[in-house]
Amino acid sequence: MKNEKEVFEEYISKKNLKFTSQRKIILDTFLKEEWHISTEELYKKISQKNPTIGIATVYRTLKLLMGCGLAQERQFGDGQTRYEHSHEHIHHDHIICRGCGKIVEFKNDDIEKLQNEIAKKNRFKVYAHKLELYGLCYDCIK
Amino acid sequence: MKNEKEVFEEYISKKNLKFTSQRKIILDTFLKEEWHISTEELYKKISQKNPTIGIATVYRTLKLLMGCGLAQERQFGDGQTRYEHSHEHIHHDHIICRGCGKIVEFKNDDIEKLQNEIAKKNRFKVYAHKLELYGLCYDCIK
DNA sequence: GTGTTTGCAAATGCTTTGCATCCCT
DNA sequence: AGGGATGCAAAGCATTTGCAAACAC
Repeated sequence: MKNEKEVFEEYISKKNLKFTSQRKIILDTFLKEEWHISTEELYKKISQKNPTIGIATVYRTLKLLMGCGLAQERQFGDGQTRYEHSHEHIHHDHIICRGCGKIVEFKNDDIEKLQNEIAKKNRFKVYAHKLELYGLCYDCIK
Repeated sequence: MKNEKEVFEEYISKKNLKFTSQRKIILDTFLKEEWHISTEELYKKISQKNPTIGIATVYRTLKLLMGCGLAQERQFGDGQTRYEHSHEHIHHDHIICRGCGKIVEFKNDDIEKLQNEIAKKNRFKVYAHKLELYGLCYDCIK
């Protein structure tokens, strides 16, 4: 299976785009992140080592990463779009605590099977999904 | 079971807020809507009959409606927050076509049961959820 | 009467875009 | 060489906020 960099390079060349040093740095930094990251946060991390890269480039590159399936958008209701990388990663969903904002990840194969059935029933071909549970964690109930 | 207006009035008085004519109009217009509506769209509908109501009031009132559980936020990735009313309505989820933007609603009890199990396992009390499937509808695959 | 709400406009915050310059290929 | 990419600043949106006047209770 192709690794993330290869996936990106293939996508880039197929679209006659260019594999610039900025895109490489953004991809690398993004892949190091093991958690949902906002554009702003990613930009700050990148700035520490590469202060010349502009946030517009980060925005633009994240769009590309979504285009080739390496990144997925999430919105948890704080007004910022967050991204997580999806290639070769086990897909997971989220439980979000409305009390303290804690986010727990989970995965459930049965739900995914049911989703595919539903898609078939509605004559859709489904490529991605988003499942979020909102509530209160044990600590916040107390 | 209390109707929507009663739920809202109770919430309003419990918080020592006021049941103004604007809030009544916004609630009524919102409840008439049988589909996810954005603040902008709701504002436009309201403006037709009540041109003096400002969009800020619509924003503020929708926040209140969320607070008492009458409205639920959804984001389908078009940069606008959309709302649907939830009281006494059967909860449903969405399949979204990335081709034409079509949104189909569905409901599946088995998935909801699984969600509750997951919540319990993670020691969460879940009050709401959001499930969205993204893909292509039959027409767009062709 | 008094504290809340409203409409307006200005402000905010995230994201996108125009443009001259720069850099892959 | 040449078309895409970059950084910057400006522009664009959706949403929020400050404030004086208006209103509900």
